[in-house]
Amino acid sequence: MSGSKHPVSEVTRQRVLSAAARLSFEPNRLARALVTARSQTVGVIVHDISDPYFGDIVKGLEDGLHVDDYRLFVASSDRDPEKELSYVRAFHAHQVDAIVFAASSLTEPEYIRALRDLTERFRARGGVIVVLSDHLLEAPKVHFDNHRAAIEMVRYLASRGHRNIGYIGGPPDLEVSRVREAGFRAAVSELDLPTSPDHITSGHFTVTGGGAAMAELLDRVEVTAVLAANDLMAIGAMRQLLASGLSVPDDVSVAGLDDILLAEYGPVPLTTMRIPTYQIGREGASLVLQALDGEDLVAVHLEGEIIERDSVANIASDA
Amino acid sequence: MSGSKHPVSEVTRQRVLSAAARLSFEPNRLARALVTARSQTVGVIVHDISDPYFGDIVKGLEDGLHVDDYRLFVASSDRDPEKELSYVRAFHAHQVDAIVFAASSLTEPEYIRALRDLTERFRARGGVIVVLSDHLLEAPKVHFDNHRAAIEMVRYLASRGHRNIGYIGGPPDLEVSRVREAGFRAAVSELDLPTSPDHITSGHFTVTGGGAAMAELLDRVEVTAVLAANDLMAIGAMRQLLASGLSVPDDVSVAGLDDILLAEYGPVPLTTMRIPTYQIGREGASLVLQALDGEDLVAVHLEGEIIERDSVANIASDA
DNA sequence: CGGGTCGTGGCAAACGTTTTCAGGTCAAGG
DNA sequence: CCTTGACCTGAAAACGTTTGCCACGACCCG
Repeated sequence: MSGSKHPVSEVTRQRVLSAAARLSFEPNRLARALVTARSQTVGVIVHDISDPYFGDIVKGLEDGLHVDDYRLFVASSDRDPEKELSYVRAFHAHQVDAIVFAASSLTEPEYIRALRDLTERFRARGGVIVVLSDHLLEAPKVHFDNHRAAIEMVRYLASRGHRNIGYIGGPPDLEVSRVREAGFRAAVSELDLPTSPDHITSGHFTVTGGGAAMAELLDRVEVTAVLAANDLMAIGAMRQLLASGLSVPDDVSVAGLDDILLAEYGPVPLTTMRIPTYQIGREGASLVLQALDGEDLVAVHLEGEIIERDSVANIASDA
Repeated sequence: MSGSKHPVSEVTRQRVLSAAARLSFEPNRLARALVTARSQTVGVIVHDISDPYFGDIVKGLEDGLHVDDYRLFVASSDRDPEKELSYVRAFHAHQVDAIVFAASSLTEPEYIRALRDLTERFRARGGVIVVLSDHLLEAPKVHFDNHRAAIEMVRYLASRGHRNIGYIGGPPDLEVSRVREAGFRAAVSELDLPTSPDHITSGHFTVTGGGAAMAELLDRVEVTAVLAANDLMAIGAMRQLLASGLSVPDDVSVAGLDDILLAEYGPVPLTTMRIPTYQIGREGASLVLQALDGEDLVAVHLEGEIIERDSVANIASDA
């Protein structure tokens, strides 16, 4: 007998325990879940589980949930609203105790409405929702401030004497793209740096996307530094610069956001901001556990850390 | 009503379907599983989900299973036998329809015995086991031949005129290290290449591990090419060579195995063998599905592909 | 016109647990 | 000796489905 408050004598307890051990009996969690309305199961939705960014987060989640004997379903939405919704429905049908949205939400209004509807229904059944990034859903949240991260990177570049800074953003239909770009704009205006629509470009969150965006930027405006919305794009930008015969960081400095493995070992070690992905997952797990315990929660905030490598030159006059 | 063969008239069918839609009713999978003895659920055990190698495999699995409406539990064993066993037990308790072992098994005999016991019990209940690598468990298997992969890379290097080839192996307690090194040795002897214990070194499966091993190799023996047991180590070796003032590939060629992202975008684009990780997952998924359909299965074999980039020079005399 | 068949609907049992509830036994206290 | 609890045990209901079975009417055929 496992964990009930049913009174039972020590002798019978031993008797059944030993019998269970002898037959290596494992209680059927499904049957248990049916009556307790707790499946000891949580589902996480990411963009793509093969992306190490999400892999790290999921690992943190898994580690945090494992100690409390929760199992983790994983689902990749591939950024497809329809697929994401279908996973939410499936998780609901499987009676998961919580759904974790690890990725920032898509912005399509039709989808948002449907998602709101689904999650509301899920909550009504006692389900817990937790989000691990900027998300349009109202829920307990692990918050890494992408807005501020972009601001801090710009400040950092400015502190190294850069005033003419270009920005390479991500796909506009992603919340995280918008937030980081907004941060960039805010910092530029805060520091009163020269700017123009030409300073800002965008592309896919990939190396080639970053390369193409950099090529575009080079055509349009003269900059001493470029901030990319993620490291993959930063690497792409770097390669484009190198291919154009420019030196990094002597001609143009490049900075990224994320701190992926490639940042350290790429063509020029990349100065970037480390995002505490594993920690985000861990915090998400404890949020889930607390919410399941009936606690009211708000948001927990996590800080990034600037990793200085070789891709940003110091051109400050006092240097 | 979903999928039963209970006869029902078209009009009632529509009536209940529309009612279900109106209330957005989702049948409780747990209750269904309880009676059908099928949970539409499979569990996968990897070493570490944050490792992109496993991330890719899991993505393949997920994609393959999603179309048949199966959900995927993921578990990272962290190479800890105890943890792996506990996950197997948990999966069993959750009545998963199949357990997939994505990682090669640990070799500790006590653990193997326990695992055999557990899986036997699981099978007796109708559960399906599938393994995605060399594994001591007898089960339908997706097989990527690491032995042959190493051989082919050596043959490739030899075909470019290299005869004096060094090898940087992985940690000796991992099955995959042993298999790849055995492949290297077999190829060297097959091709009658010069060799000695000094030609072979090893280290951790990391960039720094590869760098240290390369430094060691440089001290001991003169080679025109180096094969590393994985790309991370190859990148490390490359960096070490570059740092020693040597050119890659002009002074020393470097080849790897795996084809990670860093291989393409590292200091020198790395010639390596692509392991079809995603495909391994996909094939694993169809093996699971077929086994669940009651089919008898053996093994499916997958081939790697040499990706030629810039890190290997052609020094053949006829070049 | 009656018996058999076919098509459909409804009912009940079952899946493996947890939880509630009603006893039942025994020791202590009146 | 009877009552009162304390302590335990066993039975029964419930969770939300699927599935097997039976019943009922309509229709066809002899």
